[in-house]
Parts: sequence; structure tokens; C-alpha cells
Amino acid sequence: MDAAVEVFAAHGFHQASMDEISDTAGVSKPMLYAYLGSKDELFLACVRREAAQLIAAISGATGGDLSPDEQLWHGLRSFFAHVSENRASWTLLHRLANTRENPYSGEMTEWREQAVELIAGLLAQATTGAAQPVQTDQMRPFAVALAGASESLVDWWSLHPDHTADGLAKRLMNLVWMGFGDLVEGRSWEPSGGRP
Amino acid sequence: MDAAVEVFAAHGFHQASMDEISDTAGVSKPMLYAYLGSKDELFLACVRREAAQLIAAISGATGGDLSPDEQLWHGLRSFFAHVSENRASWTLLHRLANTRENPYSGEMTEWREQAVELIAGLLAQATTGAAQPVQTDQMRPFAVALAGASESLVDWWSLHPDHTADGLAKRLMNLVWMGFGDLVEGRSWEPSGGRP
Amino acid sequence: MDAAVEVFAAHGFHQASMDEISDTAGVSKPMLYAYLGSKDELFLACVRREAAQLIAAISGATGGDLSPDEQLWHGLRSFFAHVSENRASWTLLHRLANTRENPYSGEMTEWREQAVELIAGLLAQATTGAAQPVQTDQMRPFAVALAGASESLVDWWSLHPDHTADGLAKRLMNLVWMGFGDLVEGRSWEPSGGRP
Amino acid sequence: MDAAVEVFAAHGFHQASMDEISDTAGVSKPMLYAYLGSKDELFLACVRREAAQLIAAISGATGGDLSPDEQLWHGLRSFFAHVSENRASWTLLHRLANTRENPYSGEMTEWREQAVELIAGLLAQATTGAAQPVQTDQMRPFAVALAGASESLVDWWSLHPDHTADGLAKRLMNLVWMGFGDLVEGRSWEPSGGRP
DNA sequence: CATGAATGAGCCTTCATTCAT
DNA sequence: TATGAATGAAGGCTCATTCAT
Repeated sequence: MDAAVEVFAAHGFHQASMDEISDTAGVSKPMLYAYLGSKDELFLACVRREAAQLIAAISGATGGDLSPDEQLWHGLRSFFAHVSENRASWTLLHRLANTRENPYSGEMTEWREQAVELIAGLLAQATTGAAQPVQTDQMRPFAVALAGASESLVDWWSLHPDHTADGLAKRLMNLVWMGFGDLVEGRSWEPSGGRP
Repeated sequence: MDAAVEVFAAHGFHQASMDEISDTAGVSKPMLYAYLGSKDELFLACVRREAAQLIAAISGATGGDLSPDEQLWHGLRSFFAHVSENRASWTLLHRLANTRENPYSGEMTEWREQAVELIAGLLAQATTGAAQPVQTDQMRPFAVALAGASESLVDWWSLHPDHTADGLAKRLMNLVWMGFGDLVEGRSWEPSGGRP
Repeated sequence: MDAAVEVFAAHGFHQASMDEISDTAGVSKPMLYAYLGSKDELFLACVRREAAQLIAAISGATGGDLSPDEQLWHGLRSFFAHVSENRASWTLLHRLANTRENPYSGEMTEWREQAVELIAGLLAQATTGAAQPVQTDQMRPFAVALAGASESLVDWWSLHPDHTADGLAKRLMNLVWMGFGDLVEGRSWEPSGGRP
Repeated sequence: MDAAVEVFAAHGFHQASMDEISDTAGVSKPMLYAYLGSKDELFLACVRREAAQLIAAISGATGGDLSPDEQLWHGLRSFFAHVSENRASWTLLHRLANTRENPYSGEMTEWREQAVELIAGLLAQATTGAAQPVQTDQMRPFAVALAGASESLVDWWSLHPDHTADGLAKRLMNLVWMGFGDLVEGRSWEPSGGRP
């Protein structure tokens, strides 16, 4: 059973013993090894599955022929929604997968790169008709920043549950999208004297 | 010796054996226990020290009677600078401290709350003369987002070393501060039709 | 199927898993247990069968109304021939059965005693007309020595395949039978000054 | 403690648990690993030590400027004596080391080759003044046979303790040395009609 | 009857932690 | 005081052995 995600999320990789996982899953330890291989492979499988689900949720929401900002908006909403409904999954991806130093470290964070790529693509798309259109790869730092801001807000959210997924997503849109719009239109901040 | 930070950062918490730490530090294991207590306590002490240094670096840069945007700017610059000069420290704080599931998990992330508080204060301060001044605690989500964006950019930076600390800090200022400015001045994004 | 002999010979007793044996045999594991009982019993059954075949081969060759030396000669020849044609069988009997420390250890080496008995009988028979005929049980040490020499030569043979079964058998006859003949005829070696 | 030899000899390699070895040795398991490394390494170390002692015992006895037959005689005597005083050691070398199929299998049987080489040298030396002197490497089959006969007798001895080391050694000398002497002097056995 | 699926028990190995010197 | 030496406790993994189908 892939409710091993629960145990990993609850105790971390090393503190999670295969005994506890097998107990929680309701099967015996040899079954874990028969079906999922070693502990490393089990962990990797969990990460893969959860990452795929998260990416699928976001991708599904951003599809369609909406405008970039609408796509981003829906993507953020679905991200917050998915995460709030899959706490353990998020803990696994965010807290544990980033930390493990093992042969598979590449795969552990691949999902993040996919998300960044998705965002960067939207941002670039948004500049298409602007004065100075930009390439996708110049958008990456902004995409990374937006992704990080989202992740950070999710963590904070769990400590302040009185906010809604949509409320947080809208806050992020306001903060980032507006600033991004300014940027595209040529208004920018310079070190010795910002606007506000 | 607190060069245990190096070992923790290099191998992670569990892979770092007390043997290796004591060897690297040049003392014997019983000394580690005499001075720092258990492995958990040692780790906590490391986190505390590194967190204090990071917060000190940022606080030192934001002090003075500068305008809020300048303070934020200097804070971000010094954050990126400090992190780039203390890779191990950052790895410890960001990658390891967030993951541990132990009795001290509260203290492990306290530094983050301090940083958020600092940013939130600056943001609130920036609205003082605006049409609708806001309280510090309403700024927290934005501060959290900014902090997360910064952390995320730092990680990304290590894979793209051709950027400078100032360059990244400026990008963040442009993205966030401008959007924040719009917000303060009443321009905002609404779900069914953003600006750009 | 008793092709489990192959697996035992190939990997040794402990390295041979019941899974591999059942796979190689083309039946399922429960069948193994239904027909042959436990792993120990299976091993014992293999040893018994192979031992019986070996003893049969030797006994068949030594039968008849030949002179003792001819019987011994044919026995040795057939031993070398049988072993070279049943490598796995020999590995099982010689390398594995001697090692096992189980309740059946008696049966594991019974075949060896049979062979020794056969040889001792021949040796005794050879002294029938001599000056001092001897009983079978006084011949046993010599028989044991001859048996050991044969086994040892077989092992050595597998590393020096350029010898023939008959060549080795003849060498053994020359070495042992001649010495035995001397002995029977009263010429013997004494500690402080042998013959050559 | 290298009284692990006892446990290995008593139960075989696989049945001997590190727990039992450490208990028997009077130390804790981690000490075993600290001093002797893994179970494989421990076993190898035991074999190496016991093999060295056995070879030393035999070599020590065969040295000097004695005639070849005297050297052989003393070698056999010391072999039987050493083995009877070190039962566990012999079990390890003879019963276990020959069976293990591991990376070190080369070293496991090296002692045997040394013994064979020693014997072959003595045999060749004995033919120096004879009608047809022979090279050492033509003596190897005889040496192998003699070694095997000795080993076999030792095993048999443990079941018939009423014999003495010297008695068995003398029997072997009579059987092999006399036959060997005949051979050197040109008397040989031919398939269709031996001497006795 | 024959088997896929399941497990209890145990082994090797490691490491945080502590005495005796 | 500082340390080399020692260990209790556990964890990952495997395998002989048996049910439910």
C-alpha cells in the first residue's frame, strides 16, 4: 500500500522503519520488498507518484485557451487546493524529497523543475504582445521566485488555517502578477529610490 | 567545535555519524557529549548559531533610517551575500532543519518567523502614508511569500552561478515591490481579467 | 524433480533458495514440500540418490570373479569415470554433504563407509594366500587412505583436465597396490631408514 | 577473540551467527566488527591463521638435512599430531574452507596447494639418485594422493580414537613410500595382472 | 490437486551513547 | 579532565515455510 506516504511524511525517511510502514499498510514486511523493492525504491516510488499527481493537478487547471493570467490563477488555485487536500503528499515532496542525498536525487526534485517550466512558459507568453517580449529562459528566475513564494505560503497556511486557498492564491497573483506587469511595461525599481 | 555544521551540511543529519563529527572537530566523542549533549542537541545548537548569524546579517543591513524599500533592498542583498558565503550554513538551515521531525522542531524554524516579522514590519511601514495603511499582521502573507521567493531563488542560484547576489536581489525587488506598490495604491488584480 | 542436485551443486546448500530449486525443477514450491518435505530432507534425499548411484557404479565394476587387484582397478576406473560424468553429483557428495551439520549428518557420509568397506574387503581378500592373512577390519585404515587419495585426485583432476580417468586410476594402483604388496610380503618401512 | 574458530567449526559458516560467536568470545558484537570486520572477513582471517599454523607445524618438522623419507615421515607425524590437538582448526580448514563459495575461495585452499608442493618436492628429491629422476611437477598427482590419504585418515581417526598419530603415519609411509619406491625402481603394476 | 501470495523469524550490520582509565 | 574501548538497541533485508484459491 502506498499509504507509506503517510509514514514517511509523519516521521521522515530515516525515522520511518519498514516495520512501521508495513504495519500501517496492513501487510507484512516481505510484501513491501516483494512489491516495492528496497526502502530507497519505495521512497522514490512514493515521490514519483505524488509528484505526478501534483503536476497533473496543476497542469489540468492551466490548460485551455485562457489568457496567461487566468491560467496562472487557476494553476495557483489548484496548487493550493491540491496541497491542502494532500498534506502528507506535500510534506513528502517539499520537506523530504529536497533533503535526501541519494542516487536518485535527480528525480526527487524534477517535479519542481516542471512546475517552474510551466510558470516560466506562462510568463513568457504574457509578454508576447508587449513592448519587449522575452524568452522563456529569461523568465525562469521569476518563475522560481513565484514557485518559492507559493511553497512558502503553503507552509505558512498550515499554521494559519483561517485563510482560504483562493484567498492566498489571489494574494499571490496581486503581488506577483502586478509587479510582473509593471516590469513588462517598463516600470521598474532602481536601487536608490523606489516608487512607493 | 561547531565545525559540525560542515559535516551535517555535507552528509545530512543521519548520515553524519558522531564519529565523523568528532574526528572533523579534532576532539573525542565524549567531549561532544560533555559539551553539547546528545546528537539532537548538537544539531539544534548548530541551527541556533547559524540562524542567529543569518538574522544578524540581515538585521544589520536593514537597520538605519533608510526608507522601507531601501531597507528591504539591503536586507535582500545581505541575505543573498551571506548565503553565498556560507553555503554549509544555508544547507543546514534550509535543507536539514526543515526536515527534522523532533521535539525541537519549533526552534528549528524560528529564524524563519523572525525574518518574516522583519519583512512584514517593513511592508507595513511602507504603507504608513498611503491611502489605506495596514497593520503588520496583515502583511504577513506577503512577507512569507517574499521570504519563500528569496529562499527559492537561492537554491536556483546554486545551479546557475552566473548570476550575482545583487542581480537576484534586484529582480526580487522589481517583482515584489512593484506589485506591492500597485496594491498599496489600489490597483489590484481580479480573477476574471487581469491587467497585462 | 531431483534436478535440485544441480542447484545445490551450483550454489551450495544455503545459497540455494527453495525458490530457485522449484523454478529450475519447473514445479511450484508447495510441491517441493509436499513431495520432499523440508529443505533438509530434500538435501538428504539428493545425497542418498547420488550416493546410491555412485556406489552402484563402483560395485557394478568390482563384481565378478576377477582377482582382487583387477577388481580394485575396475572400481577405481569406474569411480573416476562416474565422477567425471556427474560433476554436480560429486560436488554434492564431496563438497556439500561433508559440511552440513544437521541431524542427518550420519547418513550424509554413509556412502563413504560403504566404499571403504568395499575396498577393505578387496584388500583383505588379496592377503588370503599370503604369509600372514589379515582380517577386513585391519585393512580399514588402508582402505580409508585409498579412498581419500582417490577423492583428492578427483578434485585435483578438475583443475588439470589433461589427464584421463584411466591414467589417474593407474597411478593410484601403482602407488597403493605396489606398496600394499610389499607390505603383505613382509617388506616394510621403519622410521629410522627407509628403503629408497 | 579468534575462538570464533570453535563456533565456525561447530556449526558451519552459515549456521554460526555472529551473536553466538560474540557470546562465545566474551565480547559484544560491535567489537567483532571493529576488530575483524564482516563475517566473511572474520572467516577468512580464521582460515588464514589456522592454515598458517598447520603449514608451520608441518614445515617445521620437515626441515633439516634429513633424508626425504625421514622428512616425509616427520611431516606426516606432525600433521597428525597437530590436527589431533586442533580438532576445530582442522574442521574449519577441511570441512568448511573447501565448501565456501565466496570471493576469497582462492585463499581458502591455498594451504592445501602449499602442502602438496611440499610433498611433491620431497618425492622428487627422493628420485635424485635413481635410475630415472623425475621433475617436481610430475610428482604432483602422487603428492595430491598422499595428501588426500592423510586427510581422509584424519577424519577416520576421529571415529576410531584407539589409534595413535604415529601409528597412522607409519601406516601411510608403508603404503605410499614403499609403493613409491617400487615405482622409482621400475617395478610397476599393469592393468591385466598385478603382482600380489 | 497445484499454486500465487503471504509471513514469522532471524541475521548481519551500524551507531548513539557511556564507562574505566 | 579527556579518551579509547565497549555495548544495547534497532533497522534493512531474506528465506524457509504455509494457507486460500
